[in-house]
Amino acid sequence: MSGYGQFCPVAVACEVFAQRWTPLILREIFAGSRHFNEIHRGLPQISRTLLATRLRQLEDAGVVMAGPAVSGGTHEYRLTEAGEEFRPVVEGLGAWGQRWTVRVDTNNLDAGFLMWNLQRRIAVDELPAQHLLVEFRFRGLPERHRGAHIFWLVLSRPDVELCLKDPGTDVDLLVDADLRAFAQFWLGDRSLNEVVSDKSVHLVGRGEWVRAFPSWLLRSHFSAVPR
Amino acid sequence: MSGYGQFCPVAVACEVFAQRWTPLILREIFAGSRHFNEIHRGLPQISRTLLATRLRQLEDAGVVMAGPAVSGGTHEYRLTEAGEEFRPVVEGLGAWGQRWTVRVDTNNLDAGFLMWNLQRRIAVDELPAQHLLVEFRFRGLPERHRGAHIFWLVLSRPDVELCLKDPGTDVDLLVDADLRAFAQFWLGDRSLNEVVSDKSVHLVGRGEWVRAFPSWLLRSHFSAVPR
DNA sequence: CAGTATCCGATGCGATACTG
DNA sequence: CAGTATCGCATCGGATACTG
Repeated sequence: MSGYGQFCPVAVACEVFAQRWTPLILREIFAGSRHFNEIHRGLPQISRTLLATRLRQLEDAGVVMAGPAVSGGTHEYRLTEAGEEFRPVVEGLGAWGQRWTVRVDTNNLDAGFLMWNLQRRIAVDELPAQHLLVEFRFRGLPERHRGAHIFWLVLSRPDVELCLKDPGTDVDLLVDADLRAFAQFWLGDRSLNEVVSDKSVHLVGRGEWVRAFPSWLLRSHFSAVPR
Repeated sequence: MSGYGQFCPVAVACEVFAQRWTPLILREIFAGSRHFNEIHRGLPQISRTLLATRLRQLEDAGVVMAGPAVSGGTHEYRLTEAGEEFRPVVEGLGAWGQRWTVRVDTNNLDAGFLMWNLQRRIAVDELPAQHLLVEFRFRGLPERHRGAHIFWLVLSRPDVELCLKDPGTDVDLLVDADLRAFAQFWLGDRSLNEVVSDKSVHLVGRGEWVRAFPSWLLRSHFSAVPR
């Protein structure tokens, strides 16, 4: 039923790749996720049952390998050589989405998802030498996404940690932002100047931390794709 | 239900592209099909209902445009600029399939499908100056695919026509072939010498027509992708 | 030729509960 | 933490018949 009955190379590739959720699972692995729960964090709306099924299918197709980590005992997923060669396809899909779609609407605004991705896009080399605690407060969340709206980022070179609970220590930089505007900034659709000027985003803290912010926050992988 | 609830560019692109049959419909249009029945010939296993639905969805997403032909009155589908930019993604999928899968098995051996694609891959410039009638006879068809097994290709520069009924005139070249072996040759998995040597394929006709055959038959679009 | 309307059945998928 | 087993339903998609 999931087959196409054609020997065309596009058809056989689609039988592996073009299943529901599969391209996004690969996106997560390309982005650096290795463990089941890590992959699941990037795909909160997939059921664990279906995620397990898809990972098994990818394993059977020779796209990922599952097993104990090379160093250390935990179970992990790795890409095979064949899986690695899906990267240009996923990149191509992302580039297309960046160029041709309106990406932020009220159906997909999710602060937790944004922060999970953001935490993976920190330029560690650009961070200040000392420990930094950044608090993110989001306003304007749609009712349907009843997730958290306050997050803390603990930046301690070279470590980055995302917290959902107040770490308790002093906040060095507060990012107080309208969620939609911040997502548009994240995706490259609006500049930081723009969203700060119209007061959608407030950066509160010592001047040097405010100035450093756009240096270490890399934004979305696709933010540089031209429209 | 078909959405992913994420503003990630990969996710929004997948909502358009990664539906069942959609990449193959785009492949057909990229390959040159313009009319509904033409697209359907390249996808014999999709129902007309579903093909119409998918084309409508692609139209709504701004990927194809439907309307009367620019020159002439018939209805036709054309790619928009956005649709054209899916081409590298489809190419990438085809290249992956060519490199990493076994493509010919008994579940997808379909002589009619092969001939429909073959007829689009003729190097018209390489054809002999005069009219040529080529007959293809396939052996070893799996029982489940009860399609035709004899086809005629009418080559009359610059026109190429595929016939399912005997045109009646004299055959200049007979291609008598095991279907599986010929499909493997078509896909670039085996050379013509190889399949002729082991008698899977017989070319019968005047020497000059036999020698010209591999010049004007271009094989699959992906046949040159390295394994 | 180029589709649409309607019906119905298979299966994809989520929810819940459970295990090593 | 990293999944699996089971159940039930929603929806996706095929078959058939019909239209401009």
